[in-house]
Amino acid sequence: MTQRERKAARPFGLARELLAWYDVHRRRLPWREAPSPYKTLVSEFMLQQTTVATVLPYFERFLCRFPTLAALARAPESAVLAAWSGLGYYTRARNLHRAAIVSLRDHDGDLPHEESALRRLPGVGPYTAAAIAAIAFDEHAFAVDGNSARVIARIAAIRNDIRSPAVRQRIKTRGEVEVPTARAGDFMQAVMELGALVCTPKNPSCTQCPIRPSCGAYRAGLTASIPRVAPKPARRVVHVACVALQDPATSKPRFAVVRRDDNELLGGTWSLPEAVITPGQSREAIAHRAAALVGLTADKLEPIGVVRQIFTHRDVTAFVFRGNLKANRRASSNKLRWVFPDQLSQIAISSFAKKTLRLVAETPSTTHDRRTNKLRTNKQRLTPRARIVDSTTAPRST
DNA sequence: CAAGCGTGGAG
DNA sequence: TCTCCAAGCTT
Repeated sequence: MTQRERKAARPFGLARELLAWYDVHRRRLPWREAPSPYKTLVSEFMLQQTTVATVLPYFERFLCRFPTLAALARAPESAVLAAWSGLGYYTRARNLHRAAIVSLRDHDGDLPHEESALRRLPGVGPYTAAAIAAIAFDEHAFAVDGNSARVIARIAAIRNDIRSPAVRQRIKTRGEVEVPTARAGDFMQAVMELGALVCTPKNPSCTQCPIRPSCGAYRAGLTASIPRVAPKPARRVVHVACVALQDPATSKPRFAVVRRDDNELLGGTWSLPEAVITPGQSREAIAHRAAALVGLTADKLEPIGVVRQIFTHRDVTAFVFRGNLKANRRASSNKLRWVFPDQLSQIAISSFAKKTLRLVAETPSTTHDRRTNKLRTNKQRLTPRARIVDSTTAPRST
């Protein structure tokens, strides 16, 4: 270690500057107002791989719906998933619910204070355990997330791939050196806040940075190339057919939705029955198969549009069909239920499924419209973000 | 340990 | 439209 590096690594130097900066520049966020361990728990789960702006409305609603750890533990899982609808990564919701139950049972209705004990809760990994320990209980812990990792990587001029486990560990060790004995939680939030507001991935505002004198990347002129991130694998393209089966027995249209398995994509949420389209098979045949897979039969299917959804590792195009359920073939189980489009807020439903169901609800039926003997072009105004395009005409005509 | 797991905003 | 990626965890 050179003299200069030793000076940069000296404890308390970074913390003092960061805390002073944080006291002035911290954002007012709902989990920072009248903070509590429970608010920290919920916010940390929601913030996993999710931006603050996205979380805000979910956090407020969630705390109204489940005001305490005990209230959350008492609630049925389906209610927790419903409150999570649209937020993504749905195992987080189930794990949060389980973590509340376990805490109530094994920790006397409280959260454990220590990083190692927190780590054993479902859905609590290395980051969340350290974050809760520090933020909720002022324990001496350093949480490595995207922000804090970037800050430390620049401070210490670490040039290796920031996402590799070995580098994450090195960053954690390096960060722990800087944790002050007082205000450990504020320090942790200060590091992440700096990463979010100043030490950003692109075009960091080094002139505004309170710890610029300690930054190895800045000294070396490497803030643009540190941290280095390895390229991620390409998304796979998938085409599916999904089918909206209308119950002919009800005057108001309602449709069959199925519950996806916990361990698959969008696990625990409800969506239209679907099946993957393989080369050489017609979309309509696949749509019939999607119905058959859940024990239902359509008497006739019509294409009503296309929904595209980009996931982290998958690019899904869904061809949506609609038809009437064939008489005498109505089934029901804990994996299948019938919903009216206006009831969707009460069940767990992904953004993807919501798009398909909105398409179904907003597309007029052809059965009453036989005279124009052609397929309706779905050009009506839909929510822009829905990215719903017609299956038979050029896309993006809105 | 690599791969699977959502969504939306910014550029 | 496309890329990047955001307070990661699990298997």
